Amino acid sequence: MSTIIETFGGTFVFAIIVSGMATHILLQELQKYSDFKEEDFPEFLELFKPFKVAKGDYFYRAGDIPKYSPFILKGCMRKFFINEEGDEQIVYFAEEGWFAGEVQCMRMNSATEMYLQALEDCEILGISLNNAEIGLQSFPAYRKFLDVRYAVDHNRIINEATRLKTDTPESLYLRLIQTRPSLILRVPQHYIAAYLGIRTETISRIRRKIAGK
Amino acid sequence: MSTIIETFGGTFVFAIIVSGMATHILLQELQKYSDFKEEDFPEFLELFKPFKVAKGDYFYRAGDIPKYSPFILKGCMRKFFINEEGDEQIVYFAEEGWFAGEVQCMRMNSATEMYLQALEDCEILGISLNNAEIGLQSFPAYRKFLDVRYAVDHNRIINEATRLKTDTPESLYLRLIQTRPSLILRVPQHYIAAYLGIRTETISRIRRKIAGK
DNA sequence: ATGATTAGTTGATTGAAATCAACTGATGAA
DNA sequence: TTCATCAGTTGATTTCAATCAACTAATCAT
Repeated sequence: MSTIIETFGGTFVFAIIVSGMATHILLQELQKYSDFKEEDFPEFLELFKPFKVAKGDYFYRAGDIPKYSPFILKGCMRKFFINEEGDEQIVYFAEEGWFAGEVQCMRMNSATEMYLQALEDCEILGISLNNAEIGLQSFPAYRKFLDVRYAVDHNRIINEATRLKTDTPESLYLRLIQTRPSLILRVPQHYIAAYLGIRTETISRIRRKIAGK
Repeated sequence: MSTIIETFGGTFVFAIIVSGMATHILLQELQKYSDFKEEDFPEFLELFKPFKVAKGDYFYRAGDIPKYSPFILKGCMRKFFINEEGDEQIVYFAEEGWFAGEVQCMRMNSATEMYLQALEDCEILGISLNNAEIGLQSFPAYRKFLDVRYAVDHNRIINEATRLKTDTPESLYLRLIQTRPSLILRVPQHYIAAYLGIRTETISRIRRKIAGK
């Protein structure tokens, strides 16, 4: 089923609707790093299975062997694990347009240590390892996309990691406001703090300081 | 040119020697994540160009557009960048069996912000983006290898990053002794400190404390 | 071999964020 | 609506690693 989703400057943009989901976000993401053709998209989309995850629920939990790699169409999720001391370590927040899969575990058929929890009601497209392989065979642009995406992610993670380990709480928080302002609005402060590796009290004080300028 | 490199339990192990280099390390690495066939290796190896980098010298520097992705056969290198404040941020140490390429930059034909410096005299196999593409076409096992490798690396980086941001200096150092004892022996202390995001004085004190047990 | 530079140790002091604690405000369930 | 739980603020105190400083040990260049 095909529907007009948006119009840009008089050009009609078509996209596929899976049970009411805005799948064009996936196409946009593919086209960011490849020349994926819009006409191939409907067929490509059939490789995915739609999911809805209610606020607070999990897409996978530690101990699971994830069967699907999720792409987030709507909502915001947090990926975290529980360390030796028993506290939650937030690895990242995944918003619209993010993949949040445990690819290594899927490949190795091993249990993940991660939890993927919806912080809002979420809409997700999940792809199995098998369908991903089919997609890589059938759509060269998807292969291209993944290759570039891996490299980009690799760089992004290394950059973020270096900052998290060396920057002060204040510059970490200010930076997050700059780079991902939506997170500040939609994610509870104590999760932001856990992600930055600082205390929620510290964020309170930074906020007061900023406001008093 | 083919030569006996080592013998294990009476089985002869053959490998290709490029101007005296122990290329079997690359084959071992490939076979860790794929079923790369030993008989395909000589042909595969032709995609690589051998390099030697003397202690203190660089394989690439910030501003370069790297032409080759290095695989380290011998030696130890540090990858770092210089941040806004002007100090060196060590991203990782690459020993034998590591790749240390700037793949995103090669793909995008953009300048890297990284330095890759030899901490010892190093022997390297470099592969160009072009030859990597050829390799991916010609050797399915190489494709498999890279896919798995990406996933494994992704997990490793995220794990390390989370620890670097939350663990205490002492547990970071003790952990490094456990996970990469060779680094402690071959890498100067102040580089270890920079990598862990702590001070060399702090490591001194941790060492004293450990010794006094 | 020798002096010079760099690496690492040890002690004293400081400081920034964690911790502890008490509170207010928001959210949610019955 | 009301109570209970959870989220966030503010202040007082503590703590651990950074900083500063002075030294010893190791490495390097000539």
